[in-house]
Amino acid sequence: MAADPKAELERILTEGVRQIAPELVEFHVVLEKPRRSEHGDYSSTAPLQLAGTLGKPARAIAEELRRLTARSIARAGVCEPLELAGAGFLNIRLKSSEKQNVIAQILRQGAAYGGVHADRPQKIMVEFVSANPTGPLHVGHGRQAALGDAIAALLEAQGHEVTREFYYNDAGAQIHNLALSVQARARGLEPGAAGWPQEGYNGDYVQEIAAEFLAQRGEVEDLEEVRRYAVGFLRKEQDVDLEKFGLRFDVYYLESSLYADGKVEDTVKALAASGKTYEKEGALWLRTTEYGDDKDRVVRKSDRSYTYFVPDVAYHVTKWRRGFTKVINLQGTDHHSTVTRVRAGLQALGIGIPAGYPDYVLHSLVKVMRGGAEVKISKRAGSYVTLRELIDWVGCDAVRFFLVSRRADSEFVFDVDLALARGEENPVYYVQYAHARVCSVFAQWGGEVAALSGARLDALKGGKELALAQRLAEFPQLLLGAARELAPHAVAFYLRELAGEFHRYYNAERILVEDEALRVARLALCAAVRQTLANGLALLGVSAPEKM
RNA sequence: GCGCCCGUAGCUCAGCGGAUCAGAGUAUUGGCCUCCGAAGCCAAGGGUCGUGGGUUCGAAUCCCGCCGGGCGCGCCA
Repeated sequence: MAADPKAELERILTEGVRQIAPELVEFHVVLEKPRRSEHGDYSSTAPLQLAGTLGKPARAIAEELRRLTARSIARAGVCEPLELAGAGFLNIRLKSSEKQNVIAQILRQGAAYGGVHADRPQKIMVEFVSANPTGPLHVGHGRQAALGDAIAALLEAQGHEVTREFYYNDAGAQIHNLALSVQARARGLEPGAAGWPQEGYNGDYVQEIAAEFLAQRGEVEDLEEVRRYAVGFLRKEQDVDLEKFGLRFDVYYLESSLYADGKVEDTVKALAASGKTYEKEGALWLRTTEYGDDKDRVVRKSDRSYTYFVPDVAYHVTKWRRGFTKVINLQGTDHHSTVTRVRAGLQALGIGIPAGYPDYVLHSLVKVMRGGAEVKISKRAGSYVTLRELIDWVGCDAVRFFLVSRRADSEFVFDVDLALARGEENPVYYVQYAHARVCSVFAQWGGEVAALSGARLDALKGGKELALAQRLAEFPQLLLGAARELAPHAVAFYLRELAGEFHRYYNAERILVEDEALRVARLALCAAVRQTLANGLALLGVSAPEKM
């Protein structure tokens, strides 16, 4: 059996095209998966694509291609003879044995099924969440957490070495405002009162921090002490949330360390030395417009302090110097203007960093609906749904699956009432239920599941079970695409489809039948379904329960 | 005004390196448990894929204009 029948068939067909038209060296046949099963497991539109350039009818090309490849196809032994259809489609039906083999392969590979060993593993960093320690994590952070963790997992499954990193902006003006806010609260002021800081944080959590601070006998007039306490408090809070979300970072990187280590200073010097800067109105500017930016950017303000852009560049230099050849940053679309800027800064340094470095995944902000009205998300206003609340309401699995089940750049509406009132409608239950159902069948059966990996499978001949096996076979390709596109939502959609395919099969056929050969074969199929579901859910950070 | 992103079924959204691409879930309606979990399954209705052009044998998919929405456009982060 071929390791990958699809790739084998594509190779054979491409070779066939080469015989028809030797001049088309760039042409590669790519098989597609037809929507309708009558059209086979794979199909090729190569004849239609070639009809124009070759000046021949598509059907004639298809006929010729079929004739030329017939022998190779037969020798490969993975599919039935090619079928001609429609205007010039070539439809391919895999042999049952080929589909059955997938099951054995899955059971052999277990948790590793779907992934690959990269020929050239890359050292990749995914930076995400990176919330300022100025307040609790909200649903927007949740979306980023779910997306980032899943993307990291997808890349790991492709054999790469992935580091999950969290960057704390703990050195800027926001932190200062937080300290002032806590101090004001500690002095008994309310938001909006005379003496309340102009850019202060109004959330209730500020009051909590102030109360704790006073209880610890903190010195209210020592702003630096207040600052340290508040930041420590909120970082601890965020850690609790992240743990509750089942998320672990490998590295927590502090912006303040960039100042302490002199890296910010070094970056400014390097930028100045690059010849890409100039003085204007008392400030130092970088010609980012030379790298596609709308306007040049200030590096050093007229008050001699630096804009946030500088530590940002310094930070990304460390990513490069730490050996990350590929870096993926997750950010809200509200920060998309930083993309060009950061890249421009890195290019201006001229230290060999590639032009597209780093990659970005931008996600839209999450809109939270509750009671038919939108809940505004705003740290400043202090009125927003926190990640912790959401997890408490609908559970970690549902939050994870839900937040990752849509394209990052599509606006996301999280209907809290729906999630609250009718949790079982959540798609995650549908997928988890399929997994639990298989477990239940095994419990009923009472046999040794591990022994199924050597089971004979030729009894699996039904259309539904072969379709199910074929669906399982798609998993590795699906993961490849999802990793390439940095699009974990594809995994969520796949899992729903797989679960649906299984539920339909389960409803139509009995697993634990009298006939032993058929029973064991079907159990093996179920085991493969369970394994694939579990592997996919694991990538999304969602549990695969045995009972629900 | 400029830049980026997005307009697909009542609602929430997939599909967007063109063809076998008009889809899923949900909601509505009607069926299925003496049978391995009904948190499931089956069936029906519902969209000229925002709009007008262009490229192509063929466009939801690629290009341009327009309309509508989101986000940016600071010596804030």
